[in-house]
Amino acid sequence: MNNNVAQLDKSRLNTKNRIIDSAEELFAERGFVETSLRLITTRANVNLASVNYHFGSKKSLIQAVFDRYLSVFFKDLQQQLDTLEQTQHTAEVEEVLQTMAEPLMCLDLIRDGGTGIFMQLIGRAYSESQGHIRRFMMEKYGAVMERFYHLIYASLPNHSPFEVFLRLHFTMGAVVFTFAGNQALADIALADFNKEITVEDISQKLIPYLAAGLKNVSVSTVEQL
Amino acid sequence: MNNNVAQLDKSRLNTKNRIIDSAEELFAERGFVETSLRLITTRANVNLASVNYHFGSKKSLIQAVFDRYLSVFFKDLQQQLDTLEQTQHTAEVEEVLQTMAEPLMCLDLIRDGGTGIFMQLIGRAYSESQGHIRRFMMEKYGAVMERFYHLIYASLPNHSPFEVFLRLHFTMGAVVFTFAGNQALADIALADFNKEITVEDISQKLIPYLAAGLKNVSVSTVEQL
DNA sequence: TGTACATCAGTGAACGCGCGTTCACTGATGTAC
DNA sequence: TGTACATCAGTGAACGCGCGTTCACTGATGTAC
Repeated sequence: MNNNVAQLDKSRLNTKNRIIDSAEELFAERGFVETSLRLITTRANVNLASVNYHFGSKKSLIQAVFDRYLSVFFKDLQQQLDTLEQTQHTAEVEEVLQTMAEPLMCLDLIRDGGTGIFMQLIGRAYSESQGHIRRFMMEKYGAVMERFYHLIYASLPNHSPFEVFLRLHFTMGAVVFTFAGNQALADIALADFNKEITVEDISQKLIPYLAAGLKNVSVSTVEQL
Repeated sequence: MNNNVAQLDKSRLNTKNRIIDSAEELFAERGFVETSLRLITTRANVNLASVNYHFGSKKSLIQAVFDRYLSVFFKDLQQQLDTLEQTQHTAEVEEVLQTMAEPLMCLDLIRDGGTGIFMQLIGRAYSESQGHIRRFMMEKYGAVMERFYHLIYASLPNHSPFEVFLRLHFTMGAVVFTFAGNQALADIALADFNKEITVEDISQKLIPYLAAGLKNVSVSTVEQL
C-alpha cells in the first residue's frame, strides 16, 4: 500500500536499528555506565521502554551493539587468515598483523566512522569492568583469535612463548589505547601538526611500530631475570 | 595522656587516611563511577558523611588519591631527569624511558603494591571520562612531562616530530594498558606459564619493546603517505 | 466477505533503588579572660 | 583555677535525583473459520 521508498525507510530506520545506532555512538563517546537508556532513547527518538521491549535489558543491548561489528570483523579476519595460511612461506609478523588491518577498515562499511567506533568500544570493554563482553567475545570468536595467535607465535620462532605472550600483551595495549582515543589523536594531529589523519593512516604507522617491538632482540639496560 | 603507640596509630590510621587508603584500592579495582562513597566508607569503617566533611566532594577525593602518588612520582622523576641531563652524551631512548622506571618502583614505598595501584588509577583516568584528573595533572606537573618529552625527541633525531608524537602515543598506550591490567597479567603468567612476575619484571621487559618500536626505521608493508 | 481472536510494536506512567550531598547535631579539646 | 566561648572531628538521618525496569494498555496487522 505504501510505496517502496517508504517501506525501505521503515525497515532501515525502524526502532530497533535506531536504538543500536544511537547506543553505539554514545557508548563509544561516554562509556557504558555513563550512558543512560534515557539518553539513548531521546537521541534515537523512541520510547524509553522500547529498549527493554526489543533487547530485554541494557546488558543485552550492549552485546547487540558489539555483535553487529564482531560478526563482520571475524568473518573477514577468518578469510584473511585462510589466505595467509595457504601461502607456502612462514608469514612475517608484519603480514600477520596486516590480516587484522583490512577487516578493521571494512567496518567503515557498516556505517560512517564504524572502524573508529568499534575500536573505541573495544577499549571501553577492556577498561570498564564489562566482563560479560569479554566472555561473550571469547565464547563466540575465541577460536579465530587462537588461529591469529598461532600465526604470531610461528612468525617469532626465536623467542620463548612467555616472551611472546608478554609482547602480545604490550601490543594489545598500544592498539586498544590508540584507537580508543583515536578522535583525540586526530584532533591533536590537526591542531599541533596540521595533519589530517585517518584510521587507515594510524594503522599503517602502528604496524611497523608493533612489529619492531615484537621482533626486537636487544637486551634490557638492566640485568634480565 | 595516651602513650606514644596509641598516638601514632591515631595519626596513621585517622579517618582521612583511612578513607584515602580504601578509596584508592576500590578505584583501582572497580573504577571511579562504579565505586560509591558508601562502599568506600564501609570498608574504611568510617561514617558516610565524613568524606564530604574532609574532602568536600567525591571529585576532590579522587584528586587527593591521585596527588598522594603524583607528588612523590614527579619529585623523583625530576631528580632522574636532572641526573640524565648532567651527563655529557645525548641520552639513548632506553635511558630516557628508564628515568620513569625507578620513580614508579618507589611508589611501592607509599604502600604495599603502590606501584600497581597507581598505574591502574592512571589507566582508569584515561579510559573513564575523568577529564578533571588529566587537567589537574597537566596543570601541576605538565612542566616535568615537557622535559621528559624533549629528552625523548632528542634521543630520536632521525624521525620527524610528528612521527615521534605518534610513536609516543602508541607507547603510552602499551604502558597504561599493561599496568592497568597488571594483576590480570600476573595471574595469567602464573597459571599458564608458571612464572611469578613483579611490576619490576614487567618494566624491564617493556622498556626494550617500547625502545624498539620508538627507534625502528622499517617502512610499512603498504605505501606511506 | 465478515467476524473473532491472536500477535506484535510501541507507549506513558510509575516503581523501587542506590547515589552524592546536606544539615542539624554531639562531644571533645583548645583558648581568652 | 574557673567559666564562657570557639573550633574541630565526626555522626545519623534525610533529601532530591536519575537510574534500569515493569506493567497495564493501545492500536495496527495477520489469521482462522
